[in-house]
Amino acid sequence: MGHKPRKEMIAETRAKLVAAARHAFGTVGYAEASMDDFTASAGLTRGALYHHFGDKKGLLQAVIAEIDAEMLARLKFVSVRADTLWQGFVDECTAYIEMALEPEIQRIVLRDGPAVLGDPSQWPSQNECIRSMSENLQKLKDEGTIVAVDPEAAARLVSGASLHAAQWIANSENPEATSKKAVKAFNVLLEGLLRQGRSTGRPQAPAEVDKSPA
Amino acid sequence: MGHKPRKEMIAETRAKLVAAARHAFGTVGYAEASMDDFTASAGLTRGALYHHFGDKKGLLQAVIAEIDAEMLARLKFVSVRADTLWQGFVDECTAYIEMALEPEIQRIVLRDGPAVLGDPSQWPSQNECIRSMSENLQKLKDEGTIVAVDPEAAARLVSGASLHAAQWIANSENPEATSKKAVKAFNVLLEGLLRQGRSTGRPQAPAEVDKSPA
DNA sequence: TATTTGACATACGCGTCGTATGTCATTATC
DNA sequence: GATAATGACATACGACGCGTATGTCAAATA
Repeated sequence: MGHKPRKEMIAETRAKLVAAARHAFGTVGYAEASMDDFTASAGLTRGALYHHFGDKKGLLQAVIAEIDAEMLARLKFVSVRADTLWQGFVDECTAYIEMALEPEIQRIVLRDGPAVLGDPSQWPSQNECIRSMSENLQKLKDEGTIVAVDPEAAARLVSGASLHAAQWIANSENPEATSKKAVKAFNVLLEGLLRQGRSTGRPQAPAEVDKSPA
Repeated sequence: MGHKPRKEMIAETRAKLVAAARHAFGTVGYAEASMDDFTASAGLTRGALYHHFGDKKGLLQAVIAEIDAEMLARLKFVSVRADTLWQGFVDECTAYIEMALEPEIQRIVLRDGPAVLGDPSQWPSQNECIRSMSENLQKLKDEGTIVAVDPEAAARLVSGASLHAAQWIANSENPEATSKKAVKAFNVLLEGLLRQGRSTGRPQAPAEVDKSPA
């Protein structure tokens, strides 16, 4: 009978651990998640965890890396499919906000992650998202669409505003209305980047965004 | 001999606990701070802590409330002393960034706080800062200086951008240069709020900010 | 087949948290 | 002014969770 090859078994074990931890971290939070509990829920023990990831923080890193990879893929997807560079950038920002609305991302990436692993701007994966956004801004600058400004600085400010907006929306008692207000204000700020003063059609509603990882 | 009155002794005990916890949280972080250790450093035991604050989270709340009160006072100080409303708003944003550069604020308020107590936009004290900023934006709107936009939404976006900019600056290998880039990009975004298109003097460097709590 | 590697499980010690209980000074009651 | 009641703490106890050290057994290697 076909016992799976070695490498696959190992990868499967790692994946099971990451999945179990991701679920635990996303629901009860990092601090409250018992390693004995969620390793058992994966049919394993802490021994496997320490063997593969070193310690609890190592597992959190792996979980965040996985989530970040999904986020990056989703961001690239929306920015590429837009008609213009500027629209792609705006859509990317909106996708950023939408993702930050998801409880799992809020809890693991936005709250527990920074507390346990330190400032997110130092994470390799988070930098991937920022770099993607920076590249788009660089192109927009070359194109002459936006004013002369450091792309990375603008990307970080914009992502910061997006993330806070998302947390505000997610925790408001009326997310619908709050979201409308936030998006409108967001567009106003983004117009500060545009070169030709303000455009006539203010609202400029961004496109819808899908929730699938790939 | 004058044994201090009862109320004062109690207030003193609470203050000592908050001070000791603030120091521990600010240096080693909330999770790593041993209650036995830092209560002992205040000449007390955990018994006093549980009596006054219920649990470790309660003490963190008290610490954050204290820091937040100081932040609010500093923000009001800079916004009031400016010549114009707009300049006061810009100064306030800059003060926000400067405060977020301080390691104690970064660790306790920006990282551990959200992880332990949940989303900061729900904290009463944090809302005080936002509300202060919102009021200024409301006045600017009435004045006709800025475009028609929800003041609270704009305040939250701007504070979010400020906080992320601060973390980026604080963790960069060259804070000086990074700060310059961030402030410049920040002003560009803020000009999106201004009504009369962009002003001639782009840089518009904000005033210095003091570091004293009161 | 003998040996080594490595993927995991088990066992142990230590620190930390929360609670339950105890003690003593202050305040209220008569 | 003696006694009871409150409250501000300290002490003692139990439980849990983490990290490490050690053990086991299958698979790769020779």
